[in-house]
Formats: sequence, structure tokens, C-alpha cells
Amino acid sequence: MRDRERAVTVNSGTFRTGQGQGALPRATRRELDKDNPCAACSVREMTVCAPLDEEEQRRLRAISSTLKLEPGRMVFEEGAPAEYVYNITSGAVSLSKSLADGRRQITGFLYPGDFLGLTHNVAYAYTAETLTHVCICRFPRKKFEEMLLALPQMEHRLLTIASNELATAQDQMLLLGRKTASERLASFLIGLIDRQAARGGAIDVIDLPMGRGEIADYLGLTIETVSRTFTKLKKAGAIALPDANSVHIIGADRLRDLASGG
Amino acid sequence: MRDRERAVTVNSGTFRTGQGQGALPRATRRELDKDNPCAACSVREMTVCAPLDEEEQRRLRAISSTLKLEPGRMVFEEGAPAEYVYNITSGAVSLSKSLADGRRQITGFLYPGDFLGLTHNVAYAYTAETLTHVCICRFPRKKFEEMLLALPQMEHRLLTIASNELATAQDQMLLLGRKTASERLASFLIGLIDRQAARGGAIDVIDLPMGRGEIADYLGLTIETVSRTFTKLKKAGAIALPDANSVHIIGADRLRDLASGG
DNA sequence: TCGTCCGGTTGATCTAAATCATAGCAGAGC
DNA sequence: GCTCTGCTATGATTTAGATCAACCGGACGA
Repeated sequence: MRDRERAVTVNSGTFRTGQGQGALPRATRRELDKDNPCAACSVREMTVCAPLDEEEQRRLRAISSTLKLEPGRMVFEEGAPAEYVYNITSGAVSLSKSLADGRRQITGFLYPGDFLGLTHNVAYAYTAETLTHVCICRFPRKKFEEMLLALPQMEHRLLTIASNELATAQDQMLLLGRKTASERLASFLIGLIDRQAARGGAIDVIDLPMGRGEIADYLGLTIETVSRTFTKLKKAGAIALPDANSVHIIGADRLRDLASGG
Repeated sequence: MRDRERAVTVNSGTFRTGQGQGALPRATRRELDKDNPCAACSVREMTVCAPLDEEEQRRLRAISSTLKLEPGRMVFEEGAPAEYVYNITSGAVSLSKSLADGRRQITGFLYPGDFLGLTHNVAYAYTAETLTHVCICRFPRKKFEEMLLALPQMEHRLLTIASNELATAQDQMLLLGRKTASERLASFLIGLIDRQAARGGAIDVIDLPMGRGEIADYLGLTIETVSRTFTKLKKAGAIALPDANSVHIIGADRLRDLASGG
């Protein structure tokens, strides 16, 4: 189909380019070193590695590689043998499933700290593609699962993550099955704002790492309807669009009402 | 809103009524006894209790109650404090989320062996309602989670379950976001058949424990569209409908093609 | 500097499914 | 037996969003 993983493997040492909205801050990057790159990892506290102590972290690091991927690259494809699990350290990734004729549904957008690739099948159930420049930790799945047996606190953490993802998936089913186009877009924007807020980010401005096509495939709409609905929300005074990839939230309450079917 | 849990608590001993499609076979019911009701449990091998030994099972049983619920009863409601987790031993249950104006999305149907109520929030994220007569094991969530800490193999099992549910949820998102009415209904029927097959059941006849309204709310359609689409599949010779709650699969291949967008 | 390309927007038209309306039919209760 | 009620089916009409078709504007390479 499309391009396969063509990343440079960066097992240690200084990161090189890493521009774009997902990059590590320059100061942090300096601190990365062979002995303990994870110590400087900006997403460690909120990801699977969080409950590990120094020694456990070292063991996990021993089986990991760090990849850097350009925008629009496939991390793995639906149906391919599930050989690795991944952890995003910077950038944004889309997960999607497709029908034979090309109709596509994006099931989620992942950001720094998110974990992907876990499955209890031989093959990946979905395709993962980069939306921006992405830095990602990769672990051979088999080794990762072996380690997991000895690290119940990490398994516990994974269960918490899976459980939250399940709740998000159910919200998305309500959206896809029952919401109107305006409600879908409002829910999407509110979801992004809430995620940012939870991570201490801005609560009134969103930088969209994805295009209209990806938003459409996430919301079960077409590009045209997404575009029209953005215009509608803009005309209603709920948002402003300085450019296609930035959204200013003006009427957060109005948007929130819309999102929950008001 | 509607009726709250009005079940008889049956902590041990012989089950009484238990008619309907979800009941335990009569022979099995006889074997239930105070000392080890779980030993005779027909769904034990495929549920969360599977990886437990005799002693662990006993400890789990010590915190459980068995409930019997009539059709159409609420097990718990979206937003209510999440005080219990449950395990279905017989019957069928729907999980749903609703918008303020009543629009409802059913996110899943649960059958014997299925586990529900797990959340990392204080409140349930969805409503659970019985579709048939249901027997269900109930565990106080707090105690259950405490036990979980000491039983990593059960936590592992829960992660496997959650991971499979996540995969199912993603399939459902593809269905809700991108499939036509015929494809949705075909996918639904194929899903039921595959589930039955995996449990050693029939591969050509389905008994539907839910009505057209529940199917509609699961597939993101209306009752009328579900009804019309059943008629369409019937006229196309893919299925037969001896009555509204039984489906005979005639063209399984045709149905499978349809389900995956052929 | 200009043309081309690509992503986004907007307008016109079409259609799958929703909505509205009615009718059949089986089981429950009398 | 008869009526009532709830569920299913089906016909007529409407509509939200899809599809088809320009068009616009910034980035980029020649």
C-alpha cells in the first residue's frame, strides 16, 4: 500500500531534528544520555513506564529502540504481524481501520505518552500512521510481554489505560451512532481542549495536527461536511479559525452544550 | 428514571426459576451447593475466574452475591456510583449511553461469562440493563480491586478481556462511522454467529434476545430501518425469519461479504 | 515571476436513512 | 371469545449529510 517505516533508529544519544509541535524542549534534549535517557523523558510520568523503579526502567530500556518518523508514515498496518509495541514520546499518530473499498474510520488520535500496539492477536487490528514528525519508543512485543509477567504494577497500569480507552471508545460510539455533524465537531474540539487542560496546556486555543480529511474520518463525516461545520461554528461565534490548523475557543459553554446534545 | 435493581439475593443454594434462553441447563443447576457453587458454574472457564485455583475461588466467592433479575431491569445506571462489578452467568444484558434528549447508543450486548462494571472512575460510564432473565454474580468493587492486587493472573486476564473489548469497540466504530444499513445488520448477524461458533453453538440459527429497538440503538439506525433491512436481507435470500426473534442464516458467505463492505 | 499543486471552502444536487403515518399480529388480561 | 397493548412491518414524505463540481489561496519548484 503506502510507505513502510523508514525511520532512523536512534538507540541513544542526542536527538537531531525534532521540530514541530511534538518535539521535546531543547533543554530536556540536552540531558539525554546513554546511561539513562528515560530519566529525561518528558512523558514518563504519564505513560506505562511511570510505575517502574530505576532498575526496572533500565531493563525495559534494554529492549527498546527509539525511532524518528516523518509525517504521513505508517508505523504499522492492520493485519501485519504484531511484532512490536510502541510508546509515543513526541508528535501525533492516527489509528484507523478500513474497508476493502477504501472507506476509512479513524478510531483515535494518539499524543505523547500514549501507548499502542497491544493486542492479544498475532496481527495488528488497525493501522497506525504519523500525522506529524514523531518520536516513538519501540519494544519487541514478545520480550515486552515476558517482562510484563514480572511487573504486575505495569500490567495494572496497562489495565487502567485500556479501561480508559474503552470509556473513550464508548463515547465515540455514541458520537458516531447518534450525534449530528455539529455535535460531533463540538465534541471533538471539547475533547481536545479537555485533554490539553488535563496536561496543563491551553484551554482556549487548539493546534490541530491533522487535516480536514482525518477529522472527517474520525467523526464519520466527509471533508466537505467538516469544513461546512467549522464555518457554521465560526458564524455562530463559538470558535475562531485564524488558520485551518488553529482553533480559538470563544464560546466554550455553548460548545460543551452542543457536544452533549444541548 | 426507570426501575432500580429489585432482585432477590441468592447467596447460595438451589436456583429457583431461571427459565428463558439464558438459564443454566437443569443438570448443572442440580450440582450447585453451598460449599462450591463456582465448581458447577457453566461459564467459569471463559470468564475472569478461570485462572484462579480452588482457594482463590473460595476467597472470591466469599465477597460475591448472586442476583436474579427479570427482563428490562436496570443493573446500574450511567453516572451512578460504581460500587460493584458483575459477572453474567446466564441471560443477556445491554450496555448503553444516552444523550440528554433520549437519543441512545447501545455499546454492547453481554452474554454468559461476560464481565461488567470495571471502571477507573467513581461513577459508571454507561447503563446496564437486562434483556432477558439474568443471573449475575456481584462483587463489591473495592474488595474486588483489593483482591486483584494479590491476584496478578486475574489482572492479566482482565487485561486480555479489556484488550479484546477494545478491538470489538474499534470494529463497531468502523461500523457506525462508515457502513451502510445492510452492512451494519449483516455485520451484527455475523458477529452473533461467530460468537456462537466460538462457544460451540449453532452456526446457522440465531436466537435474538433483543428487540428491533435495541438492534437499532446498537447499529446507529432507527427501528424502521432495521425492520426494512431485515426484509431486504430476507428477500435477497441471505436469511430467513421464522419469527422476529429467530434468524436462519442461509447465505453466510453473502452475508460475510456484505459485512466487510463487499 | 509564474504556473502547478494541494488543502480547504463553498455551491448545487442527490440519496440513504430518518421521520411520520398506518396497519398487522401475537400475547396478556378480562 | 374479545379488546388492549406492544412490537413489527411497510408505505409516503422529508432531510441531513453525501456527492459532484468549482473555486480560492498559499507553498513550492522551475
